[in-house]
Amino acid sequence: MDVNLQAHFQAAVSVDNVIFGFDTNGLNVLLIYRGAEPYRDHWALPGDLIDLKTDTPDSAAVKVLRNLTGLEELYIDQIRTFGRLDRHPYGRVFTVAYFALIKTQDYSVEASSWAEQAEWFPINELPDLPFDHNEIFNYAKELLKMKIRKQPIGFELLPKHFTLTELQRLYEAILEKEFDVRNFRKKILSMDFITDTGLKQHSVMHRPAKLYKYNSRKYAKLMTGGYDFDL
Amino acid sequence: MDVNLQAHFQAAVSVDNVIFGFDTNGLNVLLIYRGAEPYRDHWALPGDLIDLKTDTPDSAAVKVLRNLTGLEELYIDQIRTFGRLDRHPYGRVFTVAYFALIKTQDYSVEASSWAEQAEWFPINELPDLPFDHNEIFNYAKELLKMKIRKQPIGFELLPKHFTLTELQRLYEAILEKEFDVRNFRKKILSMDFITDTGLKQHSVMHRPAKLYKYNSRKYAKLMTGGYDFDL
DNA sequence: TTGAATTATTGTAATTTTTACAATATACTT
DNA sequence: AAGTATATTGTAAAAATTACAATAATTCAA
Repeated sequence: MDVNLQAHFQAAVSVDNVIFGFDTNGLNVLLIYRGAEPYRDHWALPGDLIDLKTDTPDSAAVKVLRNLTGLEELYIDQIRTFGRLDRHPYGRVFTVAYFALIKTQDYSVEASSWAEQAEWFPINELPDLPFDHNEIFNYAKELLKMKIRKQPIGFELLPKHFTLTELQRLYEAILEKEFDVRNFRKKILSMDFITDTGLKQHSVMHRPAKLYKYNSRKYAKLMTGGYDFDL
Repeated sequence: MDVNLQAHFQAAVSVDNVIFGFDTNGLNVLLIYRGAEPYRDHWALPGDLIDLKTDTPDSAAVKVLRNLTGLEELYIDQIRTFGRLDRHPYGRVFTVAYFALIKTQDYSVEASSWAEQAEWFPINELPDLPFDHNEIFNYAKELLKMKIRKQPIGFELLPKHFTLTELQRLYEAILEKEFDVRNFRKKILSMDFITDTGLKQHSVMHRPAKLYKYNSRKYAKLMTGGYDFDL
């Protein structure tokens, strides 16, 4: 390898995940408390340098996520790459940002080797983040807004069985606007990929709501016919 | 820097541009004939390694584009990053793909130092491309379809003054479907950010068409009101 | 058992948007 | 003046969206 080429092979590449979760308090993001330099003892997006011998950006992002949640079946998608010259104190590090959605109820988040703590933060109460993580987070939030209107990804944030009210609250939290109850239900049900499970809530001190589930097969079938999801 | 870190700082990062142009033959992509290894004497997407001392992915992509076209005011946007282990024969090279739209009529494309030739290829007649450029191109094509329906980017591909028929042909070429003449015009004009220049075609052997222009100010004003462009 | 509290569920009329469809207009050419 | 070629325009039917409020089902407390 000539000297000219060598000057190029001196970059590192990392992944950073913006992991969204939803509960009765609204939309949250998972942050870790960094146990290692740089920015030790700061809350940051969970991320790691890519192992150049073994990993692609995608596989590295999945690993980070698996370390934190223990689960593999997650919705994850690339956001974009950030590469400001001075974004990392140790040298030239490009970072490929990812965006993940998890069902908060289904499993608990655990700290890992490089994360002393892991904690959910409401999206409007984030601490100031190191590197360019504020920028990455803001970009991810906009992307989530865009995506949720065009793809049925909301279900990734809800438990398997959910009420229509929960679904509406989710859409309202993400899109930061309110929907009319009747029109929202009409539209969602007319799309025909949510099915009634026949079950109901119980032990609630009001009329119990029906429980629905998302039917990805029906959605896939619709999509092959050029259907255009749009809320 | 400890040895553990050193293992990470051995990657290179490149940019690759998918540059779309439109003319009477339809939609085209700009390819270069590589004058240097690897893949010397192959047609490929124009791209280059990022200079780690001076460039971000965005600035590197603009440079590549400027070298080829001589122009700066171009529509350019990041697509995503590709990082297969074996995508580059010289080592671990991640590439950040970009997507650009240019007005073919406005200037001519010139070969540059690292590109012996530069040429437009109709999107359905591309040669087989090296690296993972086939994958990148296909991804870009899908993205263009998505974007054109949601943002008024079509105008970036047309001359300043254009006819409604030209605009319709552009949408039809990208979306690979046909529109009804009356409904297309009704919809486009109702959006109210295309204005009649008062000019007409001339020297055509049929009824001359009115020339319109895109009004980005009106579009911007609409957008602040939460307007939803959708064709 | 009854009523109070709380949230879930449902329909309809008015408006707007989308769709399907074909006749006439304007310039140039011969 | 007639022929050629593309540009331009309207309307009725259907579908989708919007605005709006009364009734239903469960738990809890009296």
